[in-house]
Amino acid sequence: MNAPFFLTAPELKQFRAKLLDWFATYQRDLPWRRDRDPYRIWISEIMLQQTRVAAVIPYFEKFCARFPDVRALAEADEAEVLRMWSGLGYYSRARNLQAAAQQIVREHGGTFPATEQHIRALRGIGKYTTNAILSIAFGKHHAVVEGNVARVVARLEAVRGDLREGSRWESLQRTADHLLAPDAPGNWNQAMMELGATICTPRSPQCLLCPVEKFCRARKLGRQDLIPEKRKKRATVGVQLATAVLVDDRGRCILLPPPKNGAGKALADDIPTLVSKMWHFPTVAVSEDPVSDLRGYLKNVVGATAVLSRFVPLRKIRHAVTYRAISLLPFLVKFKELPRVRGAKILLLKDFSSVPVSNLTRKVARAALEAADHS
DNA sequence: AATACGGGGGC
DNA sequence: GCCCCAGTATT
Repeated sequence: MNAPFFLTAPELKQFRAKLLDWFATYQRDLPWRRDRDPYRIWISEIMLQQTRVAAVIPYFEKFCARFPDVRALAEADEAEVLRMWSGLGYYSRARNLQAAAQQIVREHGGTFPATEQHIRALRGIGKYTTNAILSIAFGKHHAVVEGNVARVVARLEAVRGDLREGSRWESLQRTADHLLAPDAPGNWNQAMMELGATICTPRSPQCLLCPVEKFCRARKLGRQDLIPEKRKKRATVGVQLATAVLVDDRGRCILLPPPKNGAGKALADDIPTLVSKMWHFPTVAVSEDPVSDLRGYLKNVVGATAVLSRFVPLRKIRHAVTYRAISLLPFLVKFKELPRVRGAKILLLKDFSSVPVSNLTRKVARAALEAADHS
């Protein structure tokens, strides 16, 4: 079943000691390493999914200050949770986080569960996060495999091919299971990830600084820059959008509510995904003439009054949503009095801190503000 | 097995 | 510009 392991028993022992020593000396001081509170470990692990440490730190601090424990998170308004997440991306993480908090209150009396079965059953928690929490917060023997560990192990064993393809990932998991230092599972997992994040990086790995260089097959073969092989990625698709910032002379504007999936998708079809199901400016896909497309859309949503107004073009906004490269043309549409729109919110252009919005909406608001400042 | 989901930092 | 990051849920 298992391929023969690439380290002898004494080598494995030395490998573990070297990496744990290195971690003890060089680990970064990160806010979620201050204690073993499973709640805080959990929050950090969710935030860190596909997101760099540097981006997470300020969000983690704010989020934990606002929601210090499971119960606080479970009882909060969803909009408030999303607001704290606004700008971090992958917003389903925030929705799932709160759903899981409510699950923990309902099924575990508010105490974070400590078994694999119960943790894995929580919304938004997969195999990686389960093992991370079990090892880091509870000291249990579960090895994690994510981007860093996969790369480190792949180089150690000189694994060929796309790491996420076929059964390769499971094979890496088996090796990670075998490497796991039984005396310190939490530190071990973090050490493996830390090594991948700081030394054994995707490009230009710093092998000369690596504590376990002598165990690395890729290094022996001089192939550390060729492993892992590049992931196949979906081709990027360009999307042209036009958006209207409806403002009055007091600097207030109109924001539309998060689009619902499924029902009532008569309007611009994939706007929901492009605005991340968050509050957003009236936006439409552009076919030929941005202004007439936008006018047509506003006539439906806002009413005839908008159509008569002047559309002042703002600077073009570029934004990426997974594989889509969005090019968005924003227009300022001024009103003496803002039209009434069902379900819409009216708020100050300069203050978006009270609503959950994506960074695309932030960019548009900034452009509108710049234009307003110049007039 | 393939796809969708944000956003930014590093080169 | 391109790569990819402390992944998960859905189809």
